[in-house]
Amino acid sequence: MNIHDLARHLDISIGTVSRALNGRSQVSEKTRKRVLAAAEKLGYTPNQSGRSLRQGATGIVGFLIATTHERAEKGEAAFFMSIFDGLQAYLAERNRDLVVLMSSAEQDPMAFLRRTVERRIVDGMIIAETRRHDPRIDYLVRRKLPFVSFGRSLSAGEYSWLDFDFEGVATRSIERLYRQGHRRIAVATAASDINYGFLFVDACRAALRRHKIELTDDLVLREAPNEAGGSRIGGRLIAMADRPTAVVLVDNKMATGLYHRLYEAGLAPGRDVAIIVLDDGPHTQYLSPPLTCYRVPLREIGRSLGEMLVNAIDGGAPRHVITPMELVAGGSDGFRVSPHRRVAPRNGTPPRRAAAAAKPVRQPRVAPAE
Amino acid sequence: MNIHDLARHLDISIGTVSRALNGRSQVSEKTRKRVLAAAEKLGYTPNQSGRSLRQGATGIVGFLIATTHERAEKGEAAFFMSIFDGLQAYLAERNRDLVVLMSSAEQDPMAFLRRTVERRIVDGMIIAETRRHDPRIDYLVRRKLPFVSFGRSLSAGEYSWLDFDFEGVATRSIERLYRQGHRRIAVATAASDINYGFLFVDACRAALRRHKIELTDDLVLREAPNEAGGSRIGGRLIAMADRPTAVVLVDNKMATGLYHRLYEAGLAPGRDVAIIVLDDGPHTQYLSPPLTCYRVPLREIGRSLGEMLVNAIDGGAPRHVITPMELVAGGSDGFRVSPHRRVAPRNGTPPRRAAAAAKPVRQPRVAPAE
DNA sequence: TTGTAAGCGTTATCAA
DNA sequence: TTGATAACGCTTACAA
Repeated sequence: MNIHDLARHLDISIGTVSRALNGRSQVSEKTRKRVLAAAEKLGYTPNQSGRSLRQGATGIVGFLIATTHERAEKGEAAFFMSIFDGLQAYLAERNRDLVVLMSSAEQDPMAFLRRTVERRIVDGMIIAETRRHDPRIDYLVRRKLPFVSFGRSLSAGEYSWLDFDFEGVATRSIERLYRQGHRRIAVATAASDINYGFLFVDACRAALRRHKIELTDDLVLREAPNEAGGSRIGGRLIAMADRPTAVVLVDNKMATGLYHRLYEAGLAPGRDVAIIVLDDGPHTQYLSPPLTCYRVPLREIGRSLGEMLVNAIDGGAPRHVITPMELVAGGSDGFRVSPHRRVAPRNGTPPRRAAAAAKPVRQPRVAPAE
Repeated sequence: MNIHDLARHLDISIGTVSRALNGRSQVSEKTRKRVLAAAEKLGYTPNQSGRSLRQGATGIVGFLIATTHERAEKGEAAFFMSIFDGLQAYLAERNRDLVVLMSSAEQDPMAFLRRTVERRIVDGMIIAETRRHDPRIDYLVRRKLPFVSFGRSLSAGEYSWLDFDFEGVATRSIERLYRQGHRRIAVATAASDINYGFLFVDACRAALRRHKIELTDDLVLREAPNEAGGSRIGGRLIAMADRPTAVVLVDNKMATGLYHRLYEAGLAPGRDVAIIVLDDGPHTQYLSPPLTCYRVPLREIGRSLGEMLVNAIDGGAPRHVITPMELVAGGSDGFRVSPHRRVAPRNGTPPRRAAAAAKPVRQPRVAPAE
């Protein structure tokens, strides 16, 4: 069933059928109705390849992410899901389609990007997991394919990006911890070239400096932004001679591993170590204690990305957007630390005195066995 | 840059260029080398629309999933990520591309499917989250589009599907719990029309019946397969007069909520309630105690889905595959229950005697505050 | 081994 | 308002 079949069936020309179907004005209302009805009845939908070929555009936009074969690293997916939902909803309003392009761990990401761009499968693209210096950005700028980067980059060029409010979140988190008396604060970030890892640390460093606290290198913990990485962070904190009383994490999945590791060592989040996390996840309120974190408006981010990309495709000027984030106060921070004494003992045993000063933890307390 | 430009640049015909690029045999090695080099240098890649139009196929396969706007329901994503990775790797070997098609919560899923199928964007499709009676299957069978369903369905027709080994998992789980002395066992499943919810309960029922235990309706708990649903399951278990000593969950995300709810009530997973879960997730080994669950070979599932789909596209006969699953013994089950007495007291307070009989729980024990 | 040209399904231009 | 036709970029049958 193609446009010729439909035209023959209606005994009119394919030109008229096309015009009727595409809402062109130069067609009588009567004919349009007839065409639409017949198309519906016979199940005709224009072939995308024919359309794209003729129009020089596909009406499809791509969202590029890398799958990974490390099972531990795949948690990002849940995060993207809501973004896709908002993005998809927006694009549907604008009669565009979304395809998610997954570059597998086994193939060269740049080769994958080049292939999809050059074959003209999409009219524009959103890229995520932006790197400090991102060759994808350099390439897309050079090829002049409209795109939006979810995450800033140091790569030069005129392009739109949307990013988290690292400055805001870092400032509020550090202020909050400072008010609670914390003076020795660690920052846990992603051990990769992903840009947010650096932005986050820089923002925390600046916020601490306002209180005359220097974020020394030993307090910057770089691990994979997932459960296993969080566990390792726990191990590193525990092993520190002068253990920080608070830690700010860049990724909510890290919290799961960190909690686990701390409990294993007999330490309680929110009592022995204060924890604040930059983003939230489906499980954050089911941790014990619930996590103090920031709600990320993922659906809205999806919509914004869509708007920005359509703007770019339509030739608009680049835009830069910083998304606001809302604090969700949980029980993982908030205990009072006396700022005037060192909290951790010299030999690495748990800080009993600090613990004594803590407010009660209402969490995983197993009912005594009789 | 199109094939004409490239041909002109090389001063040969477009036919020869095309043949050289597509590895056709009737072209001299010398010309081929020259063409390939020029294409590389000038950055030429064939336009996909032109190709698809001519060949009647796109070389692209789609994976259809529904995004959802309920943030609580989006956990499936992490699960799909590894599947995509395996699938993508396989398809790359076969020179096919994968696009993930997201139907947003706001649009009619069937309309979305019809549109993508009829526009001929993909040569074949994988669908997931299969429903008991699935209109997508009926449609795809009718349209004769090659597809594979990830999950069986009652919908009729000749099609390939791949599914979990519910019988195997249910049997092994029930046997294991029975050996541990459990006699009153609940089953928590998804409260939706997704088919696996039914298959899983049926398989558990059959396994229990072999021990002359009837799975009564009050022991089948249907909730959303996510953290919130798991929490509600916890609430329902706690409220039961004759509380089950064990529960089998269909989804690992439920465990997070269930653990949380049990701890809140002063009950410990693996000591007061035995828990076994059908699948695993990135967090399952970071729960306290680690979850007894089944490892799902997601990457292999992705590859299998790819093989099955390519087979379907090539006109092969439908295949049905059941994936084996490997038990990961954690600490969430395994305490001994004396089978000859009722474990739960009448008034709903925690089963102290059962707890006393339990082996020690090595989990969230908070270090005493001095 | 290479060149020529038809045709895939569509939309847009031009003429009627 | 409609019809005829060219053109989008490509692959392939056929001719040279």
